[in-house]
Amino acid sequence: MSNLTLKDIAKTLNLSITTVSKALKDYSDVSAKTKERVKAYAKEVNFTPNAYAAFLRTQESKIVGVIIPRLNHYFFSNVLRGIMNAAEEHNYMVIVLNSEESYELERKQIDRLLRQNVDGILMSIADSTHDLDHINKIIKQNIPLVFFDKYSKLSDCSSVIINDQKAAFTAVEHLIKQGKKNIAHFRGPLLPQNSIDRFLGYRKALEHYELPYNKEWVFRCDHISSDEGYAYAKRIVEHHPEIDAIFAVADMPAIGAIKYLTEQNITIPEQIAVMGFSNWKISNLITPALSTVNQPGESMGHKAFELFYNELQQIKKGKTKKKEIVEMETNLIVRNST
Amino acid sequence: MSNLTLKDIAKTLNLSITTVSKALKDYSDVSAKTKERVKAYAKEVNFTPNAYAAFLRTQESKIVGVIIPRLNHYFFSNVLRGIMNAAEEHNYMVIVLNSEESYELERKQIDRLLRQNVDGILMSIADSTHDLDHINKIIKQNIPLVFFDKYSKLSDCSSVIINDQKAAFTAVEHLIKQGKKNIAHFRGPLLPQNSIDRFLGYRKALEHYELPYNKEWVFRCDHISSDEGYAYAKRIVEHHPEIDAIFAVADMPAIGAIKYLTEQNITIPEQIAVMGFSNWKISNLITPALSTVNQPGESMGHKAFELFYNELQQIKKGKTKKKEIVEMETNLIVRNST
DNA sequence: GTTTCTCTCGAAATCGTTTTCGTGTTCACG
DNA sequence: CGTGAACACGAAAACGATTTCGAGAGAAAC
Repeated sequence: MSNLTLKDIAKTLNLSITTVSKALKDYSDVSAKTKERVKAYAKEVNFTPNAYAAFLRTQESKIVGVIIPRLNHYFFSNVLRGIMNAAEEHNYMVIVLNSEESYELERKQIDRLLRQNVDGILMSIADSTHDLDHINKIIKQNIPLVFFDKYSKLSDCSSVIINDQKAAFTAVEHLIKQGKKNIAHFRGPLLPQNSIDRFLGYRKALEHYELPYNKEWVFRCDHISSDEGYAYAKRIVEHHPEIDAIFAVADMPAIGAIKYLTEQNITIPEQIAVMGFSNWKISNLITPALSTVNQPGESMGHKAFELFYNELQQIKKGKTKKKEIVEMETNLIVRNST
Repeated sequence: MSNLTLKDIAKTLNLSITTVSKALKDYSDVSAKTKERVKAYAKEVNFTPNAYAAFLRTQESKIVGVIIPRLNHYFFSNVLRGIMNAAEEHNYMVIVLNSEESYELERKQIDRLLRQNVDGILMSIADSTHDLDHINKIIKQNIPLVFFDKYSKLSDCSSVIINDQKAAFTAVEHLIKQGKKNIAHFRGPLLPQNSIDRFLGYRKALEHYELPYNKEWVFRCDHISSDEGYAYAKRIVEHHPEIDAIFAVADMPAIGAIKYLTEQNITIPEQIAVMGFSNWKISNLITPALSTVNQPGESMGHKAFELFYNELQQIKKGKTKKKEIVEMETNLIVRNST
């Protein structure tokens, strides 16, 4: 039936609740014999302590909250998998919430997690987040907060990130080495750090190789969607015949561009080369396969959980938490689109 | 700082804990004036009751567990979104677990959810699940269980499903109406009901239109992956030149097939038409765009939560739960691959 | 024989909320 | 003036685990 309690076990074994509890937790003031007896019986009836009652005393929920901007993005679901695997290793549960890239929703989700007394929060900041009151609320309550992928330079938190600027530089460099001269950029929204950094990497590469930078060759993808990529590719073909390569902030816009170019029988990469970012599964399935930058989503998630866990241990020991920023390695994946 | 408690509020308002609690819950034996006073103050200090303490009395965790076979599948992440939206409407939290299509993991995840005292479980059965002891364990504990997408005919639970057989029939029928005569099928694994039903729909369509059925034209995709589709397309081209259409159990194998066929310069759909199933986002981004069957993931998730919630209300009233099977509408999406 | 340890074990308080069952006050009515 | 209901509020017992503090029994030391 329903779960047994310490009281039930104590009654059948003719012991006190205290002794049973202590036996299961290997307290030193319980005899070896009693420990054996209790543990054997507990295993027999498959006893598991009530998590809620335990929380009331220990104030540890053994739950972490995760806030993800978009659930159905391949990269984020990989991160999530990494988090879940790490959580399982430490006997933690994961509550997942979706901000849909919305600032209001993000605030709301954080409130819900705090209400649930999670032991920590792992999150990737929404594109539209423009102030940090809700973030600071977490920090003030002294519960560990770890950013992954999209972080804020303004708050003092551990983060698992990639070097977007460097990765973008390498990607554009690769286009240049293929002989491309006039490289357009599909940039992301204005606020997110990674969108800014990828744009900066693009500019630095142009600068470094003394290629022209043209404001009109930069197109903003606010929703990082394939539709935007499709529309901008059309605009490029119709109004900017000089452009011979596109570096996109993410795979989706790049794929949209490829779709349009293919429909127009424009050869890729000969006439226009296309480079994405993130290495979605889909990018290897289209024709031509998309060159892109690989981000190790699963290990980022795993690492993010580890950072949280370590920080929690520090806090329990009364030490001040020290922030830690982990930069994961990315690698260029060259396929047929460049 | 940390969250306030009823006790804190009672002290500052010179009331008892009881009265504060009752005022917040609109009990009739608290005067209107007091209610106002309590509610105003509670809002001012942003009081939220401790979920764990509440659970201890009410035995309601306000959490549902969701077990999904694969997190990074587009369809499932849509379902998840639907579940989360519905959960939010009823002030519920969602714990998401991943079975990775593994029977052992599925058992483990269920144990963890039961230990966490979730109010209900929503799940899609893993492909490799071959017995139902763990499922029956949930039912015995009398906590609501709802299946979505992949369900078991053997257990007496509410489910949100589609009519796979009918949908598959319609898809194959469409191929036939395009003039295709020798239609191959990429079927899914042996156990899952939906894989069986789609296969049966395929056979029924052939039968109905008096077309040949050939065992050798059925290829089993155990991992429902693009790689399998790629390999089978190759085998078809090399050994079965008579085949002029493929109906795949899911979009992924179909996309793999398209990739191979495109590489071989085989025209789609003229030489070989390809039909998928599920309507992944990606299916509209490849060239040629994939014809497929659309499953309304988000509303399936929403509905699944509603079924759980209704069942819970029934149980609270002491009524026996009645199972309910909801069949969602699918629709054929015709694109350029057929 | 008395004192002092060491070993085991339990009683009881605690976490914060919910809910049952009283208790005291006020007012209306006979 | 006494009785009853109607109204507002509180005391206290749960829920189940954790943990502090002691208490009893036996052994060792003087």
